[in-house]
Amino acid sequence: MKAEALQDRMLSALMPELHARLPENGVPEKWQQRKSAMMRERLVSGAIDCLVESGYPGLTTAAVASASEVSRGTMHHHFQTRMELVSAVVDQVVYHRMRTFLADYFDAVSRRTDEPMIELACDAHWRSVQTRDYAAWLELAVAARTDAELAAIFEPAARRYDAIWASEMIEAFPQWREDWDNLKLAHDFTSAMHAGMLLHKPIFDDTRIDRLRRFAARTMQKLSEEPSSRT
Amino acid sequence: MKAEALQDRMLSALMPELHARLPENGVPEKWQQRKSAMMRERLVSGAIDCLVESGYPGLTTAAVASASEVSRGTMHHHFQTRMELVSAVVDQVVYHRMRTFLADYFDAVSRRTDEPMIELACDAHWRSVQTRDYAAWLELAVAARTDAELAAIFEPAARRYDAIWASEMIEAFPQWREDWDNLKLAHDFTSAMHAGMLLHKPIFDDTRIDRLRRFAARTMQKLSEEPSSRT
DNA sequence: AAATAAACCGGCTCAACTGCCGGTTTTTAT
DNA sequence: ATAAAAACCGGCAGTTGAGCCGGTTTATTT
Repeated sequence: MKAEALQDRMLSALMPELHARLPENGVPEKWQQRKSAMMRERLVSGAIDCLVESGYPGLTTAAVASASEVSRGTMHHHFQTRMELVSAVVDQVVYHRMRTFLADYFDAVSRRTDEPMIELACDAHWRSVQTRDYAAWLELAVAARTDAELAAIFEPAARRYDAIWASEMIEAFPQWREDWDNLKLAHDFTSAMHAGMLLHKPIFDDTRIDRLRRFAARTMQKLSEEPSSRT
Repeated sequence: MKAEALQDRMLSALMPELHARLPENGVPEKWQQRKSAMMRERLVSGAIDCLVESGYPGLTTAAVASASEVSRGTMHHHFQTRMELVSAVVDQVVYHRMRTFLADYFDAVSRRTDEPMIELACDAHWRSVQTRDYAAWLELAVAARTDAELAAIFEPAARRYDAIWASEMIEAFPQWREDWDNLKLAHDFTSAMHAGMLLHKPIFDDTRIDRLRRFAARTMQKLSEEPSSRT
């Protein structure tokens, strides 16, 4: 399967409505609709800025309006309540996280075919974890632990993200085809490991982080060579 | 070295003032001083409850007073500003996290000498990550990412916690004595891995978490057998 | 071109939070 | 016993956030 087709399939399975009305695909019907969509996007982007800059408690209506350079009235017109905005932010963050990771990974694969694919995947994942989108994801994930209303929005989206990986990643990593369980384990391992590393980054210095990263990648390399040990 | 002495040394190095005035050690001078200390402890405990229950943004003066069943005036008498309380919470969380982990680990070691020590340590660490104190630690760590004032309090404490481990853990794991670098790597690995697993716990089901936990423990077991490979 | 609808704007109310204060009660010192 | 100090209490002002509203401007329909 072509990489582009796979990306498209995964993204549209993840967020059908969001994926459908993308600038490249969505037909630009009337101007008011385009204008409205642009403004919503602008507000969501401003909201993600607030999230990354000031955390979930800093995602206030006033701050978002200011960051987006939009009046509070306009903002209220597009998102009646703060939670509506948060919901749009969750969708955007989840969607964009997968989109950028896939693009980055397939780009790396297409350019460097000498390195083992597992190494490329680990590197790409570690890069993806250091993006603005993942910072926003982390804020949402932690806030959702103690905010039931947010959890009701975030967790289904996060589970969908996870489910898409579980069902589709065999396409992206064909060499693991005989080792289905280990591939899933590797994915879970890398997700957890890199998330934990990001959390410890302000405490650990770069040398330690780098050593950990290499150790994690090496561990995954070994796992891929192992003959499907039932664990 | 005896386990009790090691624990005492690590805890007093971590938080000298807090460790000194513990109920078992601190001389109960005058009643007002004891009363004051008890009230402070009660308020800090209530604050940690708020933190675990409602996250860092839920750690408000009103909520803490209510959770501690104390009037707001009394609270203000002991902690003039919210940040003073937060500072006490950070100290308590950092101190208590190490205290409970050490107690749990040495208790496990003293009772079951048949299992490999590395297994016991991994299990104890995974348990420690699921405590109320670690939940509070996680909230603080994430909030500190976007709150400079909190970071100025939390990060030095977290670094001190980390430094104590780096300098003292060889006493707790004598069998790694020849493998200093790998022991440090193992500690960093387990910290990051379990933190990431906790973050993913609301998304991953118990089976996956358990598989990851076993894989991580097995990886550490192998690392301890490996002849100090420079990484 | 008139009417309808949708995008935009800033001011308003209500609630919550922080920090402060005057005053009361309990403990300690002399 | 009496004065000083420390623990306790609830109410106040100032600030900030969420949500709502009337009104203006811009696009669309007929």
